[in-house]
Amino acid sequence: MINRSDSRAREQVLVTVDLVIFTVREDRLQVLLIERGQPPFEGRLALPGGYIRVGERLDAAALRELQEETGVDGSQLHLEQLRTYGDPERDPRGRVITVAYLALTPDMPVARAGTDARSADWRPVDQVLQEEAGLAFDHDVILREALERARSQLEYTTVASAFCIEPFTIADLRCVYEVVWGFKLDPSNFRRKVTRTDGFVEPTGEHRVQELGRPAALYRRGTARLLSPPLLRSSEVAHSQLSTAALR
Amino acid sequence: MINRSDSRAREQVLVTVDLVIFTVREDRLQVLLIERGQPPFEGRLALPGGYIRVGERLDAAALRELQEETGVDGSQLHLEQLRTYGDPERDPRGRVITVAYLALTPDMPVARAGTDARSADWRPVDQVLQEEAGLAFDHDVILREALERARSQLEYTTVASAFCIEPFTIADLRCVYEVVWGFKLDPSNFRRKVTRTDGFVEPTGEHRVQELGRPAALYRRGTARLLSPPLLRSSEVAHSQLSTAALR
DNA sequence: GCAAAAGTGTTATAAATACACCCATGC
DNA sequence: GCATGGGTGTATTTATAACACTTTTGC
Repeated sequence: MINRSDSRAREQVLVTVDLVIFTVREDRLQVLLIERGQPPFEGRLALPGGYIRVGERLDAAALRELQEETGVDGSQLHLEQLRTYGDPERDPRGRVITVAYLALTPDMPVARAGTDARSADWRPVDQVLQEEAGLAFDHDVILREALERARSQLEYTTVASAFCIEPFTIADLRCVYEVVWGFKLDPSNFRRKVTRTDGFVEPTGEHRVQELGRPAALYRRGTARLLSPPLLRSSEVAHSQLSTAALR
Repeated sequence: MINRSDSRAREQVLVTVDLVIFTVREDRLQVLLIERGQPPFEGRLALPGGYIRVGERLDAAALRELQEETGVDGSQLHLEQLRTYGDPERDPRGRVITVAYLALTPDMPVARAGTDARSADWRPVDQVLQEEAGLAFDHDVILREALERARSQLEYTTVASAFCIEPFTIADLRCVYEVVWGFKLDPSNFRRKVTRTDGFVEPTGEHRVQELGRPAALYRRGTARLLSPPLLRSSEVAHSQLSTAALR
């Protein structure tokens, strides 16, 4: 029924899932990468991911690969599909398409080097995208699209709080926006926006003593998922696009 | 190497593409559907789509299937990936995942019934989603998600003009918003928003005589792709969600 | 003239922006 | 006291919402 020499034949395909896991760490946006332990691209950096198994759901495969390759428990993570990459030439081993997922997580330690990976670790996104060597496969493209998606999501949703360890301060949350968008926000206007949007953050009543300055009020994530009206990059976009361009 | 009885084995998968093609026709949002000519789901309505072929790109497969099954030339269409659906149980024939695409097009005639399809035709989206029988496979879910994506895209982008045949009037464009969102907009405020957003529409200088009333100025699509600030459903969302709920 | 739809103007409200200023802490 | 960041207040500008009003057509 299936004849490889017939270009009109259906193609049997192997399917992988790849994960773009972002965090804010040391005031920079970082992404979880592994160093590949096998060819192709042996020794190169890549997104964690791997083949789906018989009867396995796509999102289940993503969680499993994340656990296996990086030791990160993704059960609390909100995984969202980014896009599917299916260029016939994207994998030298043959026809492999990949379903890319995106998730945002608070800064957490990563240890374990798993089966297919020599090591898993956080790397600054801007640095990774500037490096000449680049990532394995088409992972540079995936990472770029994930970055743009994350930036856009901060505008219309409350997911920025997913980067924060509870309880957190308004300044912690603002830092997330500043790091992901690449420019500074006005602290007083930002606080107003966040505190006056129902369900974005909930005050705990506690305060945290800082190294310097007045202690800051602490908050937990609220229940709202959408920001309306949104928190737009608008006027600053000209500026932010400069820094995006610099990454290309 | 691959052992079907081993649940840890990589799964060889067949990949399809499915297309959600929307148009506004007779003042309703309609979707291009085919009637399936073969099992499974023979005789049932389904999204146009089919298997990708050896060495074929995903978007190329989408364009080809559209042409084959509906006779529609998609080369001028902006196809955008919606999401990939990969539930192990979604296709009774075995493991088949599908990459869904979304496109908006002006009202155009559809004729031809192609290879795998008995007939292709436009159907009102609200009617399709209300029908008990439902679409083949998980196409109801795909259609619902496509509808929400399209509604959302009208807020942040200028794609609504993709529904209009050039040249068009501001009222034509407003009708698109009203039909897709399911509620009326204020004509004067809408016109201001559209004409004052750089690159949304360009005046041709011509006018069109209507059946009734004053002739309307004609416009072409502009070059802008993003709307900033967006044209939000905001306050009306409560109302629009009612009509969405009614579709479920 | 009337009806109908295009198109303009005006006012009220809400939100984003810019920035001055006060507060609470460590030293 | 000072420096530092947290937090409040306010004037300006910009965008939306609601709606009155004028214009241009067919009949």
